[in-house]
Amino acid sequence: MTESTISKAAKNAGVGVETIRFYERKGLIEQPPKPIDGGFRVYPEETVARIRFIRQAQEIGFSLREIEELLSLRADPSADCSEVRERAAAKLEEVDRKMEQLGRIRSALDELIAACPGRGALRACSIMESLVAAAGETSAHANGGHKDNAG
Amino acid sequence: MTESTISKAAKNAGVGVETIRFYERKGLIEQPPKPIDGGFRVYPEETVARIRFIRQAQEIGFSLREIEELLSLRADPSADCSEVRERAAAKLEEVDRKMEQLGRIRSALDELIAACPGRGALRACSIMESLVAAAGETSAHANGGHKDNAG
DNA sequence: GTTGACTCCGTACTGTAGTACGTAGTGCAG
DNA sequence: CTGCACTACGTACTACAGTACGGAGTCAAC
Repeated sequence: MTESTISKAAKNAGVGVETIRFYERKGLIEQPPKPIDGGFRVYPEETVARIRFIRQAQEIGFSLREIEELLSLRADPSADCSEVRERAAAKLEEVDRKMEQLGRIRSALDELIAACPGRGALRACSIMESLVAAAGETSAHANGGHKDNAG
Repeated sequence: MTESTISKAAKNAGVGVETIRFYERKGLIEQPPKPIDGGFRVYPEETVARIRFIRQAQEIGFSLREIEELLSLRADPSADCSEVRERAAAKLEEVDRKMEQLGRIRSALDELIAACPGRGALRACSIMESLVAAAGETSAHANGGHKDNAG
């Protein structure tokens, strides 16, 4: 069985025991019932997966409140779910905005790495300059001035 | 001139005045010097751009400490910058991990929206189910069982 | 030359997301 | 049946990221 005590579940999800309890209190995950015949609560694999999702969603900048919103999205095939669809679409837009910014930072890092000696000699020396360079790299390409900011 | 007082800078960057001061204390942005002839500090457009970057980096899950690391990456074309390159490469990997997770959530949201009545009838009713469906949508495609979880 | 909006600066407070701790209960090994 | 590790649960504490506040200074208008 893929069921475990809280410490095993925590280990499998990559969090601490206290974090699981915290998520239970917040209502992000369901607290398994205490077995009627006594003993310890038993955590299903489903809950572990949910915790992993929570952590990964956090890594990309969603707060627990937003993650709760994500997790509460349910498309009931037998009901009108225009509201669910709307909320999902809104989240989708948010995700796309994040992707764009992530892409910009990615380009800037690429640019920065390329600016190191022994490789293409570009004008960007910092992330902020690289962002500009990456943004305008399709249009502007000739730039003689190299900002020399002593710090 | 694209220089302004702190409240104008705050407005342009989309943050509060107190946030700017907080970033100054943290060393994330430079505090402009007090004019020698008295008066208020003057904030250049550069700083405003930097604050915007900070906010956007935060939105995709970077902490202020990590953002400081990003901002401190400088490729000095006249020096050995293998260390800078290493750090940039590490950040790049982080960014790519974020992108993957963002992509997974994106697919799941797509799936969820498609599961609404009037559109393709899929099996996924929640984000967690959609994640599985999106992950395995290249291989598995025939699934009769529809989990009916009463809530 | 006073009023009002804004700056400057330090300190205090708030919300989020855990993390630690103390006490009592449980389960298994020896 | 006695340790010992682990569970359960409540409360307290912490780090991070602001946000609010109070008092003194400054600028521009009236």
